[in-house]
Amino acid sequence: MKLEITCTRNEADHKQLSRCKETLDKSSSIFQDLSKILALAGSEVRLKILFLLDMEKELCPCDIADILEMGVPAVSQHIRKIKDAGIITARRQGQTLFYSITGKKSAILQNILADIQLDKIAV
Amino acid sequence: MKLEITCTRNEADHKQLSRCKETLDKSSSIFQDLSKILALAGSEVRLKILFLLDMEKELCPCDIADILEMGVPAVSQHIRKIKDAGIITARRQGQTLFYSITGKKSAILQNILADIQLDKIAV
DNA sequence: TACGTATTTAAGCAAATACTTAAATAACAA
DNA sequence: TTGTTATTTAAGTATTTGCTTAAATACGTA
Repeated sequence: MKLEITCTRNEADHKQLSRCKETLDKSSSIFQDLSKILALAGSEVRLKILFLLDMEKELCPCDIADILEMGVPAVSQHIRKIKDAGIITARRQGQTLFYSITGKKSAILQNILADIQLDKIAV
Repeated sequence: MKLEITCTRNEADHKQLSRCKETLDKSSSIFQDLSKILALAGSEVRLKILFLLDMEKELCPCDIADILEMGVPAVSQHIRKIKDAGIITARRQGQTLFYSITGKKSAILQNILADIQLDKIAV
């Protein structure tokens, strides 16, 4: 862990800077993991997919493509990213795959989805 | 508002699909606004900047560049995006600009920052 | 078997992103 | 004025993203 302080500003509080560096260093995996989830939900299309799955319990890619008025492969590729993050799982029924949010939602995802509900009521 | 249902699946619940479309349509600005904030915080660098400003109350670009071990222009460009979203403001003291999070944090941003604190304690 | 449907995967491309270096702006001091 | 520091902005570039079309895979049925 390197903590060289290079800020050229005279008034810089070098103790403060070292302390910040250390704090980030200790929690580096938190920032990686959290930013990954936020980036995932930071796409309007994926945010809508997550919202839809939360609201409707389960949907197939074809349904989602229909609702969002976009191509099935595009939807499938978004679903893949969400699935790779472990946020959703699939249940097969014949040729159709039904996706749903996995049992234990992360706290941050719960907050995001709750936030949408609150806003919807407010409007 | 166009609500044509095109899903070719036989078992598709067309009423469900129309209802979903309408719900999204009514809240379209919520998804736009929220995904914009999430995308902003979905960058590891910007998430760290937000965390640092929340923790330290105010910091200058030079400090942040130092803590994150990256170039000042790169930091400045991230700060600009956060500032353009109205999340932070600047206070000038001589040649130095001190940035801080604006008074009223959005609910979602509060949740994100609180989430980091919780994880830090858990670790 | 062959065919149709649901979905994924692959390949290609345009747009967005995040950095770098260099130049411009702003404030201050000699 | 000139010079120094803090910051932003501009320009260039490499990487990533998100779509499209076409091909591949999986399942069911005739």
